[in-house]
Amino acid sequence: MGRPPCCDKIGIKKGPWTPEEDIILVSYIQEHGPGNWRSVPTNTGLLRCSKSCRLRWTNYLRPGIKRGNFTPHEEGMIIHLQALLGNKWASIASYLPQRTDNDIKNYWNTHLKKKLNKSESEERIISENIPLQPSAARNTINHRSTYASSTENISRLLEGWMRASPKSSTANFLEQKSQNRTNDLMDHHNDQSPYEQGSWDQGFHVHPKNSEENVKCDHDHVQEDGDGDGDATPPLTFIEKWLLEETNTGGQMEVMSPLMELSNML
DNA sequence: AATCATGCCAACCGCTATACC
DNA sequence: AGGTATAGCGGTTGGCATGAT
Repeated sequence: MGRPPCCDKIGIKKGPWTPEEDIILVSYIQEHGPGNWRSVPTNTGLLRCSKSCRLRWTNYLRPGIKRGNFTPHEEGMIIHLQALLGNKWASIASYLPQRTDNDIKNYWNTHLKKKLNKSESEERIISENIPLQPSAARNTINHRSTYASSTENISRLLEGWMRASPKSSTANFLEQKSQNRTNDLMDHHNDQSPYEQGSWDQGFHVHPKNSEENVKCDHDHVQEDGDGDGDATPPLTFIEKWLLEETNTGGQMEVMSPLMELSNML
């Protein structure tokens, strides 16, 4: 029968959000909390559909989001997790709580995929007699592009704006609300992932909740990339090998012990 | 200086899963 | 139990910025 559109197309504004719209949305969410998106356009007067409001919040306005400037550490995690999970951006994002799935997806599509392609072609060359130069391979990973970081987390900007505003009571209210929401969100996220707040660095253990389905799903996925017919060849890509090599050099020790653990599970 | 090509990212679209009545 | 609405996810696109010619 087909799902009807999330909202009437007539009178619905599309395209980039304005700061004014952001402020309205943030203020509303700080007061009422995220959720019940259907009521957001009605209650705020925003000429946006509920879906657009939700996306704007989750991908841009939500507190605690880090934008741009992916670290080599994060790149390594994304690369490896993508190899393991496939294009499960939401799942990957759950391991990088400060990043949104959209951000990770964009970064993958615009940067990492190219690097991987380049690396794989290098691997092909390498496999044809050229000895591996780890430093050269590493450069393809660590020389991150100048991913524009100009778009700071607008909620922080808004907080700053509110703080600077003469309406101090409102600013304080919103600020406090924001903090509460941040804490709520973090608490909520802790329910979903143990890798919150730097816990990745403290060790990697497959999340009990996700491990089974993820590993199962991942296994299926990896098999697509690998031979998938029970051959003993491990489905390690060049990047994974590189990451594993890093373990021996101590460069990515904290990351790689869990990564090896995951790899072994496959 | 103007034009074209490319890269990047925010936002949208369409689908599936889940919740609710 | 079945239908409908909503939330969530991944793929795709539009438009701006920047670089190359």
